[in-house]
Amino acid sequence: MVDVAEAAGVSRTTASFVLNGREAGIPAETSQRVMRAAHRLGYHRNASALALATGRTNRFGVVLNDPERFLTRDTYCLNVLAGITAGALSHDRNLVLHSSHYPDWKSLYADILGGGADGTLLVGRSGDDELTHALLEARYPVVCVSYHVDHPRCLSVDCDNEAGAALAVQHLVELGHRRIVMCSGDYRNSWMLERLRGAQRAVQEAGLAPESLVQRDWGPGGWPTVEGMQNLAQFLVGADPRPTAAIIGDEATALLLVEYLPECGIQVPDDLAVVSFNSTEMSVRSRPPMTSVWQPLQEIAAAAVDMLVRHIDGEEPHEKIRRFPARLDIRESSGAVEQKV
Amino acid sequence: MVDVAEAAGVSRTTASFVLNGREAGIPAETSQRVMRAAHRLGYHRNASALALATGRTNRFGVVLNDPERFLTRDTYCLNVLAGITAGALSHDRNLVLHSSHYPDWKSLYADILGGGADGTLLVGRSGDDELTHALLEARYPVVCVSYHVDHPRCLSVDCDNEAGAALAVQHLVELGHRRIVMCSGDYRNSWMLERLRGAQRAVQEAGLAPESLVQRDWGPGGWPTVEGMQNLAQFLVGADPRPTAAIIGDEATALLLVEYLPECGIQVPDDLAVVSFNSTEMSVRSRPPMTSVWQPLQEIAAAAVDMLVRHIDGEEPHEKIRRFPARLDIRESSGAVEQKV
DNA sequence: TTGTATGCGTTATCAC
DNA sequence: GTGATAACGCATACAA
Repeated sequence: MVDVAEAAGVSRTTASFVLNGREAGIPAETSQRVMRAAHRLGYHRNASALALATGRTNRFGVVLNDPERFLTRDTYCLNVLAGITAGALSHDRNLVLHSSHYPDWKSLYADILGGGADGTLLVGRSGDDELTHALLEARYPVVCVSYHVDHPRCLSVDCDNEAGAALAVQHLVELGHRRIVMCSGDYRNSWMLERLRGAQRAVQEAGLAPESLVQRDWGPGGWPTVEGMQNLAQFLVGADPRPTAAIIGDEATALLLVEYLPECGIQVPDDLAVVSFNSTEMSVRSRPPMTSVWQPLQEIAAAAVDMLVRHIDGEEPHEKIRRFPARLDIRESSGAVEQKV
Repeated sequence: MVDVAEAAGVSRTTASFVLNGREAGIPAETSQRVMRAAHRLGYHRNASALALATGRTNRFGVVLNDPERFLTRDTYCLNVLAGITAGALSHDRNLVLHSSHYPDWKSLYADILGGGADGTLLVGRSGDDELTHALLEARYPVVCVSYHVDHPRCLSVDCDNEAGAALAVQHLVELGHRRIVMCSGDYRNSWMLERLRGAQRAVQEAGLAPESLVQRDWGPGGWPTVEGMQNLAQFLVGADPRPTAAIIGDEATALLLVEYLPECGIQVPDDLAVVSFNSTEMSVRSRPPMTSVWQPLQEIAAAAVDMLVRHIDGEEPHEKIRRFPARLDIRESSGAVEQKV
């Protein structure tokens, strides 16, 4: 910048003012000269120096969860990322994407704190996530996407999981199902618990016995895995009475299940109606197309960016957790039980 | 850091040495004291200050192309991103993801130059991309992924598009096809031209007339669009003689085409064999599953990171363009023409 | 209106 | 071995 100032024959301050658009009280002629010099010299402000001087980087971080899924198939991440990049641009911020492959949360923690961002978006982590708690304790600006943790400073954005699960159950009950298995896993995760609550409420409101809802988890870890999916299939094969419907919280796993079940002699939707969550491209392209609880992922992500930016700016949040409505996309995998009956 | 130094009762320099692991010639006792003080005070080095002092941010940027596709469906981006994040972590670098939604390339250009990264990965842009050329002209460190431009300083990583297209043609010719339509679009794009060359070579080597390869483009813009896809379908309906096979460079568009063609009375693969590129999850889940030219996207992306890091470090590259082999994944969409004949 | 001086947190070059 | 001191590039309060 000093070169620009020299070339334009002014002081650094003047150049700084012009370059920042604070041209109040600066002759248009001078301003022009500075601008031309800057352009001629190919000047671009040094982000690090600016960050050091102002204390703000105009960048925020993003931590995407679940490396394995992120690697290949899940369009959940893509949708969230699309919403985040759009939000970043609208706030004129850059985005630091942290790899999901860190060996442990502490190295990620150190990277975030020293990573040169003003705050970070945490996506889809678990309710007892140590990283989230540590960041919150350090008073580092954070917003949780698609989950929340039990901490007084926790800000988050999510869909209305409870209502979404209730929609799924209502749909299945209307189709005549009286025994629904729900694979939720680890109830330390906020969304899993919320979905369970929603399903239980819907069962109750339908006047059914609580036993109509069969709870299963994914096995060790509480996260959906191929083994967990296969275990579920085996359970279904041997179950007596066998559930006639299943609610699978994870879209990718639901897809695998629907492809795997025929090998076990279970047809979808004839023998088992399946409802998943997220309703992204994966559900549309599933065979058969999958009934799924849709949530506005891009809106959620963009809202999270808004919330984070406000938080960074020191604004008091209107609400600790912002909810977006869910919707049921009915497709073939939930079937028409009436025909069967 | 000055606080840490004070708390430990040493000078800034000593603290800096300890914190950077350059503990040569520093008493273990002093070192311990510094480390403990740092931990107690929750010290984390300021990335901006470090960047300003060293002239390196340890960050590199990524520009993903094609916002619309990125938004929703294409797993190409996911795979590339997975490779990049893995590469970033292995080099202990952070990654700045630039939104794909910039209003124009100049604002992106300014953002990259001022964005506080040491270099940037450009993914899948076109051969006459102004951004690439501008960055190259400014001597800003850049590596192109999945394309390259005609510039003496251009470094890039791509698959062997020519061989890949040749594989596709050979496969189709072996199945008996003698009239193959290839939808490539804008030949300013390196990979499109390479694929055309490969296809032409394979046609020639098979002893067929050049006319056996029918060239079509996607219409205005040269990029695959829904309209372009529908135009292609209409062309196929009216063509006489009608091609019996098609090579579609874009996986997502191939998917749409395969779903759309039956509405036009064309069955895949019976009336038309279809081969696409990339062979990601999309091709696997297509109906029918799609024969596709696979490329090691994650390896390519990781190699691009390597190349960029070396470039940033000032190393002379061994090769200006690094190629990875392609492979043909044969699935149902290319069909078994023998049965038809 | 424009120039001067100082600080941001760290590294690096020196003396001590 | 350790401690001052000068950059790094920019913003800003203050003086002129």
